[in-house]
Amino acid sequence: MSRKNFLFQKSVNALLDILKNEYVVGDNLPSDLTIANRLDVSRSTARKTIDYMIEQGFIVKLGSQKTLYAMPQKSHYFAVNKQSMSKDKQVEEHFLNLILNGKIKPGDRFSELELARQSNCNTVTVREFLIRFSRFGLIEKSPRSQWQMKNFDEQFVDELYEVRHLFEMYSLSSFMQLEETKPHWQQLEALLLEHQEIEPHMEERFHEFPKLDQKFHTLMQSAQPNQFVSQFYDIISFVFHYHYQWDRNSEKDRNTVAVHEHIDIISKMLMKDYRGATLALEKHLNTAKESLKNTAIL
Amino acid sequence: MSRKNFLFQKSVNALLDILKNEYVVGDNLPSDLTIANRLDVSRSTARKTIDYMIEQGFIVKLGSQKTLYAMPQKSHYFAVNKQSMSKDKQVEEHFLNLILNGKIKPGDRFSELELARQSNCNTVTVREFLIRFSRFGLIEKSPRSQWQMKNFDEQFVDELYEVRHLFEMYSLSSFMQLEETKPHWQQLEALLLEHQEIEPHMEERFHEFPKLDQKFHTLMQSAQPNQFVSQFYDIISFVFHYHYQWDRNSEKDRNTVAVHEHIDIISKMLMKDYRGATLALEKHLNTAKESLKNTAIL
DNA sequence: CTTCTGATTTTTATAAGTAAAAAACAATTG
DNA sequence: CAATTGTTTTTTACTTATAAAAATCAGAAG
Repeated sequence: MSRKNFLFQKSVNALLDILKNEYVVGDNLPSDLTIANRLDVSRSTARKTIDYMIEQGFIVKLGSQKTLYAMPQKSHYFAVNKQSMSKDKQVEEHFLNLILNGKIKPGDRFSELELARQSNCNTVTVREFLIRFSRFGLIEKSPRSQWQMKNFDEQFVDELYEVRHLFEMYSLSSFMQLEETKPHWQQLEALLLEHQEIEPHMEERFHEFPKLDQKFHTLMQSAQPNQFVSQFYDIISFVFHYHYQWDRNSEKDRNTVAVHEHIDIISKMLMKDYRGATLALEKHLNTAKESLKNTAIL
Repeated sequence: MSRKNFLFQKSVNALLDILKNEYVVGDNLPSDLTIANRLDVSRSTARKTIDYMIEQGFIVKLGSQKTLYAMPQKSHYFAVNKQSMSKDKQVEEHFLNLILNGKIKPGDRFSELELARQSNCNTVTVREFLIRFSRFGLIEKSPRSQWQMKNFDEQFVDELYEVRHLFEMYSLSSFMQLEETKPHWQQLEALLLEHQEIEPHMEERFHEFPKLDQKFHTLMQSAQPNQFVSQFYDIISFVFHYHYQWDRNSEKDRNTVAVHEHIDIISKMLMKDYRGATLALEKHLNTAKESLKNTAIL
């Protein structure tokens, strides 16, 4: 953003919105700091946007008193296009696209320079993104050599699921210990209904499942929030999302089975059948693991 | 390294070593590729070192045949000093030093630029290091603002220990299921001896404990290796190391207690007393957690 | 003396450029 | 023709430079 002052432009647009919605011509405007906080930028940037407004004639200044002089129109907004993303986001989008579309497959090597060229930015930005992304454990590099997509092998899946198993079981246990009065139980009940609602219509609505899945696991974790567990879930989610791109065909079947399994787990939980819920969860995790393994390019 | 051709220099030194130890004057040398592989560098670099040797007169070339012409002496080696570290390592050393010496405390903000100046390198290198380091969850930054050392609060410790507890208990369970014939049991026995050996002399030998601790946890994990678990242990180790710098006084006491607890756990494990070992481990983890909390700057 | 403003300094995000190293290519030799 | 060499191209690791944004500072105004 720094070379192209997008933050400034966004601020201008945001300020125009605020002026339009909350002030009328003749009103005095609040202090720089107030505006800066409102726009969620530094005072320097807020100041620059105000100066710009003055230049454009929307605001006049008498001493240090800022007054709204004219109402801005649509045409005064800066156009916000795709390029307004930070370079970082641009790289991210490009890279995820590549791997989600199978352009980069497990075992493949790729260079920073090439990515930089493709995503129209410089190597530093690319490299910084890749370093950040490497926390997912899907790519790695050794000094002076290119990055490599790690092999997505059986062992990787096993280890991933080992930890997932531990965490999910722990979440379940924490959840089951919640007092009856906690709102979690109502949320769980509501979630059951949502599942039951789409269950008979999976033929058409199977693509709604991922959202439910997300909800379910978030709810489970909410019983005992833990930043390390959440972090790990980011990895799981990504690996799933990443991996199933190659196997769109079986998606409907997979989701249908999963909905049933979720219903099973949640029902048992609501009946306070800890043992039953554990077994159902165990089964669910195994299904997921096996299906991942079957899809995997091993 | 790139500006100062350290890899080249290291290669020269390595090749000199090889020549001295494995060849005599008059010997023909193997192919570029063979040498490159041996030096663990690309052929280009290997080639450059060979060319340098020719320039220096140690090697002569007839057509494409390389022959050792003179034996190198000590004085021909490149001096390898501290600056031979990659910039990256230099930043790492500097930064860890800062936080381990309490120069940067929880909650503190710090700038990339300052670190760059202090560690005598540029902001890009610093930033890349910080991004990599941020996986430990101890620092964070939001766009356009400085980095911040996260608060090391009770919740952080609790969450850390929650996961640690899960992992350790799982490791224990995996270990206990190992067949009697596995070498792990002998290693465990040996480890018990090591503990018992220093136990009566903790007054002087308390500083030997961290190594034992490391060994113990590595051994436990070896029963069921898992990259995610190992990764998490890196965090734990670092947090410990980091944190206890501020409380050197109680180190002896802490370690003395810990040695006893380890002995307790290992003994129970060797007796195949799973229940007893679990309880002992539970106690050990609690001690550690409490001691961390007491030290913590909350 | 707190809040605000205007001016100044620092820092971040990004670009452009480059020596060193790696990789790819093409010619050659055994 | 497989392995090796000499040559060329590409990439990485790093430096320097700078517009944009943030942070700081010193007065001014309430």
